[in-house]
Amino acid sequence: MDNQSQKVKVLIKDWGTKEVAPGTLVLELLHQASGKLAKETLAVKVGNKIIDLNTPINNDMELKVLTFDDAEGAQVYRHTASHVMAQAVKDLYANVRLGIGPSIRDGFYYDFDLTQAINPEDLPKIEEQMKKIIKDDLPLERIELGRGEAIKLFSDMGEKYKVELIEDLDEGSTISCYRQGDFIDLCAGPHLPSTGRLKAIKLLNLAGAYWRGDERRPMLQRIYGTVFPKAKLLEEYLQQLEEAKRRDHRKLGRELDLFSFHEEGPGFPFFHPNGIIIRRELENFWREEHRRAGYQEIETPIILNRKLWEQSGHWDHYQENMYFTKIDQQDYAVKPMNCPGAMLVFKAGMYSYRDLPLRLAEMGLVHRHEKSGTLHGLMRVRSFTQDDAHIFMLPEQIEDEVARVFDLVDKFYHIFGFEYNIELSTRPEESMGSDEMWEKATTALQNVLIKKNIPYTINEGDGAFYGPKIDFHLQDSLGRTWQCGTIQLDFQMPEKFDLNYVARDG
RNA sequence: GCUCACGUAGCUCAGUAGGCAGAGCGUAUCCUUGGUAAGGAUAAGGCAACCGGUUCGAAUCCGGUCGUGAGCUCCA
Repeated sequence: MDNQSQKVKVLIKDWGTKEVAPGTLVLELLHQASGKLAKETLAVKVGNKIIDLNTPINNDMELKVLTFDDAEGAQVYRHTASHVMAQAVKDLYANVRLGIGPSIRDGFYYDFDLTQAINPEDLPKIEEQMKKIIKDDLPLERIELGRGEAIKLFSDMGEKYKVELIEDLDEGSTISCYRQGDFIDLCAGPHLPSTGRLKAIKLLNLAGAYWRGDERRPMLQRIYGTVFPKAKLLEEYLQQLEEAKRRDHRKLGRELDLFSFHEEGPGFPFFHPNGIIIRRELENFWREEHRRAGYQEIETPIILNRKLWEQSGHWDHYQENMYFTKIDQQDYAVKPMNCPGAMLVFKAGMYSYRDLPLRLAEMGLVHRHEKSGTLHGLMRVRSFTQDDAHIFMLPEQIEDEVARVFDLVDKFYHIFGFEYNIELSTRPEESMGSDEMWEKATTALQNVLIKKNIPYTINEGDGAFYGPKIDFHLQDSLGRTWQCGTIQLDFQMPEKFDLNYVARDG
């Protein structure tokens, strides 16, 4: 009877119930349940929390096992690999300070601050050291500390970035660390029970990365890698990468003689006869779809007077990205956006509320000075023809129109088989207009997404200087994402350009 | 812009104790062959991205400029 009351009952989802003595570790429980289960499980999920396998069980609970096939399981697996890599780097180099080392889609990375530069030839060496650590099968131990203790621990180690991270956490919060061998790292966890669980590792490439992604802060050295529980899976993944390289549009563009780039114009694509054939077909399709969706086509000039750009706000807020020229002693700018031109088109006419919404579409050639390091084939250029449209509408038409634009964008991407995800970009630091306008515009966009039941993430502070936007991020063949289409809501341009229509009440 | 790597014929690349610049594919001409990126022969094509330095001598070492590639919070 006493025996009974000492046991705790654990329901393992999709497996059954197991009773064990209190204090039993999750891993032991799994062993008792099934060897296979113990071997494949990387962590378990209790409610919404994922916990380590070497957490003691003290109460009755329900848990779900996570294996490599679960996204969350793979994350745990790869996060542990990042710790092992950090340990290896610390073993091999002096004066290493750690940044962050999360798991990412298909792998992991870790950022290091060290005086010596890591070269591509060093990666195999680091890999070897990782394999040693894996072979040692070091257990990962979770240690919980108070905030003050944690700050002391990491400042004693000279880990200034970790200290900064801890300082950003709440005053009273408990800080967790993970230790394997003599390596200790600040980490929320969870982790694999021991390093020996890692199998097929591969360090892929290295790159610079600003601390916290902020170009005003120091640049750290980032190593990317991946890991799989089976060599075969790693092989497949590497093959897939090779396969994707063959589909790289830059390679296809050259081989099919579609377009080229030249030193004489970095970021300015040259389209060849074959490329133009494709382009014209796309344009024909574009025209047909836009006509059907109620758009009228316009075309506005590429070079316009400085006054226009001052009026639109580009002069103050977008100048760094613009190109300039002089005509007859006067300043002109090459357009980076089509909006001001479209405003002038609207202004040239006289419209009644009955004419709204007025949908003006344009294939506008724009030029923008993008940072040299961001250029990439046709995906990131300094001049491109934008499939652009400006819709002039009544306040009560906003949500319907935005939804229509959304559907049109989706239609195009869907036809060409693009996967995308949606971000809602909010007010940036460098911007104009009142809080109230921004609030109103952001809410309107958000409402459309909610009504259409579209999953999205918020990209704080990444809106245009004149308004918030819904961004479509497309995936390329290599799984990288690029912001392409955007739907922007702008209450300011019409005001700045003094655009009017005749309302119902005259 | 910043970090690291790279920059050799149209394309893919080889060429390290610094000593006269190479291959495959492609191109041109010719031959062979009735078949869907066929075979053979010959040829053209590079001021080694550019500028400067070290050296008797540099593609090869050093510096600068330009360009290309990977990446620059998928959060401890």
